[in-house]
Amino acid sequence: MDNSGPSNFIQEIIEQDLRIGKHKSVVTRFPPEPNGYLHIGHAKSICLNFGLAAKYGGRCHLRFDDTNPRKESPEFVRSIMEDVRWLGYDWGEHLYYASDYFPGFYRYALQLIEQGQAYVCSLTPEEIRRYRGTLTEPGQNSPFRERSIEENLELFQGMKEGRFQEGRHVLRARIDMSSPNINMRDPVIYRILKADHHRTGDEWCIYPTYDYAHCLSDSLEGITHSLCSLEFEDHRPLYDWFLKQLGVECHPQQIEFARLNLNYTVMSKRKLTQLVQGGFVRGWDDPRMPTISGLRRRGYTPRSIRRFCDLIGVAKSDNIVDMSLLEYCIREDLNKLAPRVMGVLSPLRVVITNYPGDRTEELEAINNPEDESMGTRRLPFSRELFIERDDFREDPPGKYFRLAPGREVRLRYAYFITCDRVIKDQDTGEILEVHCSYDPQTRGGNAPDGRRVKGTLHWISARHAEKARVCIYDRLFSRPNPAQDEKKGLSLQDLLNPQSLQVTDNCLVEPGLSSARPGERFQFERIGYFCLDPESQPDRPVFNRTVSLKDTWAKIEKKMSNESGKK
RNA sequence: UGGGGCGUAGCCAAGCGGUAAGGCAACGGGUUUUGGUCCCGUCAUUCGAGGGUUCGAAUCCUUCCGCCCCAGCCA
Repeated sequence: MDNSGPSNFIQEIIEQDLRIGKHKSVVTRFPPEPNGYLHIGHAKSICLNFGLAAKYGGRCHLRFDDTNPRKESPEFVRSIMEDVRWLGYDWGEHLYYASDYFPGFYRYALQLIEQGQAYVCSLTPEEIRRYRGTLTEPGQNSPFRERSIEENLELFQGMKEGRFQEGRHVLRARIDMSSPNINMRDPVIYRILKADHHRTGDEWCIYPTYDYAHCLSDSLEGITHSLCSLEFEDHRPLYDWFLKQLGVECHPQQIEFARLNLNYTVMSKRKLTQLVQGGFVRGWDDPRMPTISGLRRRGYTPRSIRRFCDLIGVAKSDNIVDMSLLEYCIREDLNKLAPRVMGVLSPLRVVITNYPGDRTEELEAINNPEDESMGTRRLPFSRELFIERDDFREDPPGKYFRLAPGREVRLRYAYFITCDRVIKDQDTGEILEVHCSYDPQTRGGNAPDGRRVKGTLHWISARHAEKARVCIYDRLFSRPNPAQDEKKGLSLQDLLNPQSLQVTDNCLVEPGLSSARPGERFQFERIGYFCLDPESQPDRPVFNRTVSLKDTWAKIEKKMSNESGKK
């Protein structure tokens, strides 16, 4: 988080609290439920919570909100810790699990019962729903609401000891069935769940609900500011009610902010789980997923994600951030970091007819023009090369300044070449190869006579090229707001972008690249940023395209075709 | 028709009674051996709408409109 930048409303609250002495330091927490992988929306929360703690010299806890054993697993715990760490945050000693507090929660429940503020309700789930009333009608008191404290204690004890089946009883807070806030209509705080918990095993068969457990976890840990998303705003009165009735010493302040949405993707664990389980993506870490692990595999850096979270700000209005901002952030980072290499995605053979067939020479190339300390490397050059198919046009449109018959261009760090002849398949008309001649005077890419060329192309010596597979990713969904479309009745599946993954074999990369380390990032000059996939084999490297370079030519071309379409 | 929120540019977002920051996107131009980067410039006479208070309103009051969330023994 930027230490000097403009503040958001949460920082204002914190600074005020510090100023008036309400708190001496700041304690926040990131409280995921281990029921799925983290996504970039969580990153916003992580950056906020850890960032605030760092900025104000406090601390931030990592706490697993594991109160529902049916949905949680150690795999998710593992992945969450990995992702938070990868993002660059450290919770130090402060790793907690709500499940560690189960005994305490239980004692607090006893206290509520003794205070006459909780009761065992034996209505069925359907009955509870009916008694709850509706948005416009008040609820009705449960017939079990007036059970004696002794009976409640006895029944609750029985629940804990497993004497009842699931659904037979619940423990409810005794608040107000006619509250206009439905959350206050005697919410369930304990339910019977005969499920193995990932940490407590079969020790418990009653589990606390979120509203009850969360505020107490916060309180027990001495949290000062408990940040959560907007949909919990309605729950704040409940949060405060429990802490007040229980008379705890620490009463954190819950503050709500708007969760992150990104266009052309979805950001709910339910939907992401659906994509994974339905096999629509290859897993939680599929590079098309907005998960932290997906972004990592795609080639995003932790810093670019932190920067993104900084740029989007924190406020209370619903938002859908444009994907282009995320792309801006990764380009910004990779431009400084990524070594430049040559890679040809769709190779077209070029024969330099006046270059001897038995000759090879090495030309010096700069590894990163943004960072001189990254040095240079030598690239082999020979009579037969490959260039990008897109970089040649037999019949070039206006403003196209790449290779075309009779035209001279520069091969980056090599020579000027001129196209003399196009060899085509007699039957199909497909361009098979292009014959060019080079100017030996232009070695390195400059003409001694000062003549200029408009185009500079990337290339690879045919003899020295290494094969690679390249995965090009596009937006996962074809619609900007799939979540809303789904609400209107469309199925997520139908909203997927069928072109979101395009695998191309037979790509060629410069020598040595196929032995890059998994996760290593490069800029393929003039194309984009790529990252070696962890599933690469030594003999068959797989590169994931993280993001393309900005493509002004594509824009011009599109504009030209639009204009000609109008005519 | 209950309760809770939110409306500032295509997308985020500052603004806190003194005359609309910033970023992304878009669009122009310059530099360039990446049509990349970088640099320069353009982009809200108006803040959801109307009324009111005030010398002065995006900021205060008021009415209206729109959008989001809540009726799990999920979180």
